[in-house]
Amino acid sequence: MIDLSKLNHNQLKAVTTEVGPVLVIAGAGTGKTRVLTTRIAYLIEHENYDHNKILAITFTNKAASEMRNRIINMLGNINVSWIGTYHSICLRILKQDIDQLGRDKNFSIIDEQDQLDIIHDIYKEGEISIKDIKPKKALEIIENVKTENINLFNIKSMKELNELGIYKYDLISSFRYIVKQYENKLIQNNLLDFNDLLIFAHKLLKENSVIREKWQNKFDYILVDEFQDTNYLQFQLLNLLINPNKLNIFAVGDPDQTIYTWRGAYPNIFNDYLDNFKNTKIHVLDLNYRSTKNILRVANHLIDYNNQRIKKDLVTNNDEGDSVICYIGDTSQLEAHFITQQINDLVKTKKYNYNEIVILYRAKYLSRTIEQEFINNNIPYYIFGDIRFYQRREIKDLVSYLKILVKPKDDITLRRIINVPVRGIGQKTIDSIRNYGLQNNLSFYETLLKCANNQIEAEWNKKSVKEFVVLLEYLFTNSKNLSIVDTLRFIIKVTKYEDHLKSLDQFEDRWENVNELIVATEEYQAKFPNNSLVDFLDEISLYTESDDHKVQSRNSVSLMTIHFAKGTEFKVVFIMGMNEDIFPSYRLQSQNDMEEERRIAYVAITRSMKKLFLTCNLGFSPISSDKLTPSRFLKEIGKNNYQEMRSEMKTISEIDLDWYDSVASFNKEDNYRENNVEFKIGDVIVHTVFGSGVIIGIKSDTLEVAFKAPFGIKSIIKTHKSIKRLKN
DNA sequence: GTGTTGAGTATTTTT
DNA sequence: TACTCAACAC
Repeated sequence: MIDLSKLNHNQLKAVTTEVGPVLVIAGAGTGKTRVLTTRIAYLIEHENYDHNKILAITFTNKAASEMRNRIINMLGNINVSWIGTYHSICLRILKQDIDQLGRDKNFSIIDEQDQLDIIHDIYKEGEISIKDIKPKKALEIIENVKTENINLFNIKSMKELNELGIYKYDLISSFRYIVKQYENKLIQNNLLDFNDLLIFAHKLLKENSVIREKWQNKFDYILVDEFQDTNYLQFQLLNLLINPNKLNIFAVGDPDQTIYTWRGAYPNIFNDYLDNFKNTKIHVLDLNYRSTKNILRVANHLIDYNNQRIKKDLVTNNDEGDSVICYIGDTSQLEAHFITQQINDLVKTKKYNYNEIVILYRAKYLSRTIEQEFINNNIPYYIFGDIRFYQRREIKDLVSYLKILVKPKDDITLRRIINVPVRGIGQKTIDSIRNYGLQNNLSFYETLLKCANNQIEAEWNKKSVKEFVVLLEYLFTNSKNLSIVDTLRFIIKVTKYEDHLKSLDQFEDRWENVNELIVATEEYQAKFPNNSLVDFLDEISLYTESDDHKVQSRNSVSLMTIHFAKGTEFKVVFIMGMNEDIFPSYRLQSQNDMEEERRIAYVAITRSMKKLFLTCNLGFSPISSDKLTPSRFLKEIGKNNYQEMRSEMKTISEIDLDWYDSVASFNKEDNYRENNVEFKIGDVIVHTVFGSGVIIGIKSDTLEVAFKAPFGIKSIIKTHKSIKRLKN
């Protein structure tokens, strides 16, 4: 039985709304997920909808499983199976129907690492230098071209190139080659990248009316979570999935929390929705249950600076709560030190536990200073999204072996493990095998088989290669009747994988991860006893988040990017690095970008339930050698809305106490001396990458400089443009 | 030819 | 820190 009495007036109206298109504008902490899940339960219990005909789309896998569990809690043993991310929904559709597009159903999905491996191959074959185009850049262009459906051969103007992210005209032919080859390789190996899942599903539903109608009839009701982060392609998909005779769609979102425009989301999608679905019923939720009045005041003040926005303030019946604290440290170390001290206080006075505290930052690299300080002070912490579980080397290795059992012709995967553990097959041999395959139109695996059968006379065809083939054959024949988890254990045993890990660093951590994989596999099999190894591999190929259920019981402070924190809440929130050029980022190109930064800050602030700390420092920028200034967001929030604290230390960086007004007038160059003056030992210099450091040695044309951890002592050419010296 | 090591270089956000 | 690449030992 569902309990509707816990809902407030607006929530109840949204949950019990009529059929047809609905849009719920729900601010942070207003019970968005509760409304969505209760709506699903309501449809099933009160409106007699079939739970197998309800489709709910979430932004993360975590949100999907949370939603599923909540519904099970409300309704008992009813599993709404069509809850998932756009990607997982598309995967399920394609696994059924991709053959309609002339593709094999036995495709597999590649992650970013695989994509980069493929790009490296293309570089080798096309003799493209990594120095001209960095693989990450190539990948960025590939993604842009694919999602925007752009043909690089049609591009003529420099402006169009710039919009894509290409700034040198001479490189266009290289990019054309890379993009074309990339697509070829995916088709040859029957691979789909994350974008392809959406692109192919869209193509399928758009072009094939029989299939489209099949899926439209499959779903009686569609619900969308985090609607503000939907991109154009995803919106088109929704339009194709929705049954045009019913138009039963229920979208929940908050335009102020659009923080994924770089992945194609656009704030104007709310208008598109209203245009597309006439007579949409709009519900607004603005009563916040999460935060104190003080915290909401900060959030409301900040977001009000965005011009392109429908004004809406969050209100709450909660207490005023503690003051929001803004700390300004003279150096990044002092900033980190302040955070540790506060955490120690909060925990020692037993007000809060470590796991109720989160440190949020704009960019991943900012976690390092904090991490160091936490280690020094024995504060338990966990960095989320650090390296995702399934991207870890040991996990990828073992999963690759599993993949090979299912699909030996997957060249990329096979090459990943051919020398793991090390078995004397180096890059030269691998290249030779590959080239032979390319010339003779054989897959990597087929070439290996020829080697083993002595059908290839070549220097590189030697004992170690043959032994690998024997190992593979042994795995194939003896794993046929094993369960998934036993197959995994078998692989670990046969490859002596534990010994291999012992030869690497961090053996304990890695071995623990392997065991975690075994547990995850066992759990999967217990949950879905009829599913095959292929099903398991498909599932985990989309599950990129780190496994967090254990972490919560670990009682440690959480560290994560703000993007990662979306949808979570913590009693105590520290937002660090509130500095110009860090947050907002120095990379911004337009006013729209600035508004997005403000929304990111808004998301960060509204994660907090009880206590909020905003911290910044006046040290040196990790990006340029400039001095940092506090973020404009602090000014926009307004001094009256928080209590300001400063570090006591007097430094050369002492600036006006009224630092707001000094932000613009502060002349950075004043602090530097010309570089052609002679250096002496003890001078402080600033390096664009390593930050500040002290000269500890001077040679004829180089300096020995001691930089802060983790950089340590470096030799720098005296005249190098990346260094500046401080005035004495 | 293979594997290790040290130097050099570079840092937004993620399904 | 994390990643690549060139130089060296085997």
